Amino acid sequence: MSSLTLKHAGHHHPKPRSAAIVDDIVAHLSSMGYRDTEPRRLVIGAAAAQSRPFTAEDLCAALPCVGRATVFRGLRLLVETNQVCRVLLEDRELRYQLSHQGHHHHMLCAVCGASADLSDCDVEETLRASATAAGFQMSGHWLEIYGRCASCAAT
Amino acid sequence: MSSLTLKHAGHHHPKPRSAAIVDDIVAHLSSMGYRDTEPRRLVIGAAAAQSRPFTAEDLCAALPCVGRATVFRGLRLLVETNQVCRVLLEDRELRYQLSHQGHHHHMLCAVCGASADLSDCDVEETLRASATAAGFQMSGHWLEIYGRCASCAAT
DNA sequence: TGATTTATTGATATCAGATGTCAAAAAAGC
DNA sequence: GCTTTTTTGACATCTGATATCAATAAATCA
Repeated sequence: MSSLTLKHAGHHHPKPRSAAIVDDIVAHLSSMGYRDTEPRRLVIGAAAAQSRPFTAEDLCAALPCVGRATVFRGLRLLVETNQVCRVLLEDRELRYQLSHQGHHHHMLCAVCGASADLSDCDVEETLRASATAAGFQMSGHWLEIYGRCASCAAT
Repeated sequence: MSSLTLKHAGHHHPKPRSAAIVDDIVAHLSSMGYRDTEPRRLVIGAAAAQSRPFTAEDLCAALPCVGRATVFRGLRLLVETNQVCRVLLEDRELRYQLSHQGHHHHMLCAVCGASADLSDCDVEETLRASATAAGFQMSGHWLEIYGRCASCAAT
């Protein structure tokens, strides 16, 4: 095994959060039968290291040593297993970000590009009620909110 | 508020609906300095003739006599001038459809593929309130609702 | 009306994001 | 260790969309 592996990074210092995230995700994938490989860990680590919604291209750029197809496959696997979710920007560009948990929506700041989750809202109720009133049986929805985050709105 | 649908429906000569729509849109484009050309009319007509959300490819197929680039340009112009809006399907495929007017959301039927507008809902209020509570200044949003339309739900 | 100006077209090349192919490499299991 | 199966990576390919640019057609104006 390569000495470059991120697995079991030293125990002298606390692990960086991203390493813990990588371990978590790899463990989850392993439980589904997906193997624990170095390139896959690199992809997950790069995704976790992003500070805001990213593109597949961002990951490729961050990982010149990993094959392009591997990056795309890794990202797709993460989306399929719900470890990463898609984010649609206002200009309709598609980005990705780690899913935190459960169903939630994104609030995207037009100024700094940050993404914040909105998980405790009752939009779903309102939506379902409106849809039902129109005779529509709602089973799902996609929502993105655009605007300015607290700190950018303050300036 | 009600009566969305087709502006200026009746005249002495009840033109086919789609022809009236084409005229309306062309007039609107003319007022913005865009020229009235045959290929552009064909693109608009083809878009108006679609019975459900369509792709650029659908228009190309319907208009073999119009250059591919022209179809894409025409469609882009329609989107930019808000005559056509984008619809995001549940599998994240991108489609288009004529905008009726104003801000509205789409309810997309997973069974028949139809798209219905939801224009008189108070989702926006709820959304804004939740965003504000999270310190976020909302300026816009994107929402798609997935499920089954009234007739498909009935079966 | 016809001349002039400018937007538009269409054939083609190109681009970007993403996926398919397949031999070689590596992980899991024995 | 050895075997089996997944995964990788270089590459070709695909798809949706855009850029180029000479030729064309619409609007404007004399």
